[in-house]
Amino acid sequence: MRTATLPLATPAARKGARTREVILATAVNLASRVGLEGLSIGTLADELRLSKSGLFAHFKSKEHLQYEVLSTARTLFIALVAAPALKAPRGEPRVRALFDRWLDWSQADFMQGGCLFVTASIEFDDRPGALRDFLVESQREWLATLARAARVATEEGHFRADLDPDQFAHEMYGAGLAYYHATRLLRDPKAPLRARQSLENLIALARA
Amino acid sequence: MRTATLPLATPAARKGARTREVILATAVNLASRVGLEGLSIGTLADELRLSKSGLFAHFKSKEHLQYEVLSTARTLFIALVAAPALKAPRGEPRVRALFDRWLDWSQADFMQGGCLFVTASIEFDDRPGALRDFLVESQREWLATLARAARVATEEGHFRADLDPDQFAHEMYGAGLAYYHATRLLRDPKAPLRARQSLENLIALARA
DNA sequence: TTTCAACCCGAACGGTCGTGCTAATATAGT
DNA sequence: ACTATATTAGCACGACCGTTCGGGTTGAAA
Repeated sequence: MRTATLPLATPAARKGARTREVILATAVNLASRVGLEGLSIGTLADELRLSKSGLFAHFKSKEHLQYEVLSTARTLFIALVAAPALKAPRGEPRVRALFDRWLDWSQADFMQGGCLFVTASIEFDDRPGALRDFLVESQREWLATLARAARVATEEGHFRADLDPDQFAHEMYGAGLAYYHATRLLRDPKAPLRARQSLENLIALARA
Repeated sequence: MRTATLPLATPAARKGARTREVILATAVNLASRVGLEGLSIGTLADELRLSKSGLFAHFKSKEHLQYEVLSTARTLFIALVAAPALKAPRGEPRVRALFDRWLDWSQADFMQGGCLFVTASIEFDDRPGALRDFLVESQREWLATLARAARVATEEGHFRADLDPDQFAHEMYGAGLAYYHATRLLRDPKAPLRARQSLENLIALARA
């Protein structure tokens, strides 16, 4: 009988699958700096000391590569932001945890060039296709997570009963974006303080 | 914003200066769709039925073209957003006017592809140079305008005395960005409502 | 150890990119 | 109308783009 070494079965964990992961890890890093469109196969191959065609063979097109990169980023986001934050106690603490982890996300060392989702959102908000669809779904999911946390806070009595959770999520999203621009473009050292104050104001308005 | 053509004055200049303006008007339009980096001289020349080198002669490099495009956009922004809004009565009405005009800006017909400043901010927040410097200055100027309006509202007694105008401007900026993403990427029909509610919440907190 | 699929490389393709030249043309001042 | 100059076109360049293909090289199963 086959011993259950890994619960997540990786059927035929050949070498290709491993290098594929290495490629995607580097690609996420690079794409965060130059965007998904600016991500070039040649440059990526050079950085990995791989041949262009050898790398290309793993993904049958550039669009597929971009899709995989985005998908990898989403997995990372869930693992590093959403999942840990959702372990926080129900209600206001969870809302705060989501916000804090989110702010940290764009400062992650593997995202030196900025949040991939923000970059990609700007690049693809106009071009229909699988990339855009994936982005829309991801962002909707994140907004839904924020709204759900707000609703839970209402259930816990932390937030008032007639609070619109979607509106709350929308404004929280705006606070995150403002923080992002303030840090990245303006390099404003007060950005973390401003972001925290933004959340305090949001919560103050949401309280019962 | 219903302007059919760009309201750029053409004061009896040489022919080159006029075609230069035509080029820039089209370039603003194109850059809003594909970004400042994606803006290619060949494509722009085709759209204008000009030769690539003929167009290129007007600007000695692509970076100069990009700079002029951004500069043109800034002139437009001041003429169509800032200046008219600043004519509104001092205090809260002026704050509202700034916000309303700002929301309309990204819906202008000559910016079909999205706000150039947002796009460029994402593209150049990492690359030092004249482009980035210009962007930073423009955004700082806009934030300062918002903050000044908040301070005036305090002077008028509309907003409370201990309000931090920079914090207010920061959060207003976030509300604008959230609106932008909700309309462009998510195509949320409720985006205008959400944005208006965001401003109401901001103002409610700022009131005396 | 043999065998065969998976993996990777090198070269080349048609394109497009920004950017120089040179020559033809249109314009403005006289 | 003529000239000097400003404006535009034509062409070519090197570099890079995504992509294809055929042939080596390697690794895993037999």
